[in-house]
Amino acid sequence: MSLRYAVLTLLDIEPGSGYDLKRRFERSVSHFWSASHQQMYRELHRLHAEGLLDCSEQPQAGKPDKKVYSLTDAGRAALADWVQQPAPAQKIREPFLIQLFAGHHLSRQQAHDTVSRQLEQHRALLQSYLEQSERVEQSDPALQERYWLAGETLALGIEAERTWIAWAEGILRKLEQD
Amino acid sequence: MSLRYAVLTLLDIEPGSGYDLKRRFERSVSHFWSASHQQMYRELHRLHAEGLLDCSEQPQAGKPDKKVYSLTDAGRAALADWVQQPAPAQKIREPFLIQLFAGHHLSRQQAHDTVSRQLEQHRALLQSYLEQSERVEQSDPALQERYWLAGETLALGIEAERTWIAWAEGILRKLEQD
DNA sequence: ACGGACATGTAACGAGTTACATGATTAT
DNA sequence: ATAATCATGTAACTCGTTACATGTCCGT
Repeated sequence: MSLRYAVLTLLDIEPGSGYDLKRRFERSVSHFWSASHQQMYRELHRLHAEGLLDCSEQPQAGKPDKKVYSLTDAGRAALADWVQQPAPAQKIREPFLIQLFAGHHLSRQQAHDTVSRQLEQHRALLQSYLEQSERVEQSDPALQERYWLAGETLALGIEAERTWIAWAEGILRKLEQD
Repeated sequence: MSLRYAVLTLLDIEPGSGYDLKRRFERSVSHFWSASHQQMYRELHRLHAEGLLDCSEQPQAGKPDKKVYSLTDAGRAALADWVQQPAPAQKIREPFLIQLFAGHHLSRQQAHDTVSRQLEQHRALLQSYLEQSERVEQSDPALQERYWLAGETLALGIEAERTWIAWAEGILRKLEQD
């Protein structure tokens, strides 16, 4: 049920197509949500059918037509209502931690490899969040103030990655000792 | 695909029924995985059908029969193989952060309420992880050493909650100022 | 009498993934 | 030529949630 509100939130900030949306998910909310383009299109169709979105087809020179979606009044009302509801609890699903939990099946070297691989991924994530954060800092201060809570969600993503990285480095040190 | 290995991991440590498993998920891996009892039963049936689990029915005095599952050799082999594979990337889905991202629809007071509600939940989680951690520390040192990597996953859960709580407290301070 | 713990399940649905499909433009 | 980017979609499947169903024992 949350994907639809993520879609409404981004389209509320700025209208766009399914394709745009997919990229914006990757660039601006990847620290707390992800979705495939198939999910986007399915959700856009539904939201449109339910009257929460308007759609205008824009022919483009040399490119396929673009279906630009924007919120209807009903869409804005639905979003404004939802943000006030208690949020459904998030479900944690971290396959890597299952592997570590079953780590007695791994040699010291194998455990080291597994953790290192994850560590690299999290360093890359931190890097991309920091770049996003810089882009935000260089944007219009009026927008920054309007969307300061959105900025705080990114700050949490950054802190979470730092915590993760520090933890993984600790594990590697222990695996390298004795 | 990961639930099945979470199930295999716990049954590898100690055999048990679907009902047992559900509670063990809540008590010992809730910091990185959760599943409903329906998922457990469905997965147990499949794993049994595929020959990765043995099942022995144990009649109990005054209680329903219990189907106790344990790993077959094929099950242990499948688990040992999987733990060495690169872990599938985790998907982050945090509905609460969508709400904050759309936080310009909230009054200062509403934002404060929303964050406070989440903060309480995370404090409760931290509390339960700390209790788990104490139980681990009071257990057999030989087991602690055998499963030290499992212990580290709990340490990460604790650090992650602390990061989260510090962040939320910061937001609340900002909402209370000016 | 009622709720909670114990114990296992079915059915229906919604969410998410994977594979496939189409077709134009731009850059190498 | 070949790959990448732009742009939208269908079909089939698995995973996860919600609701429903059954029945015993124990404590209050």
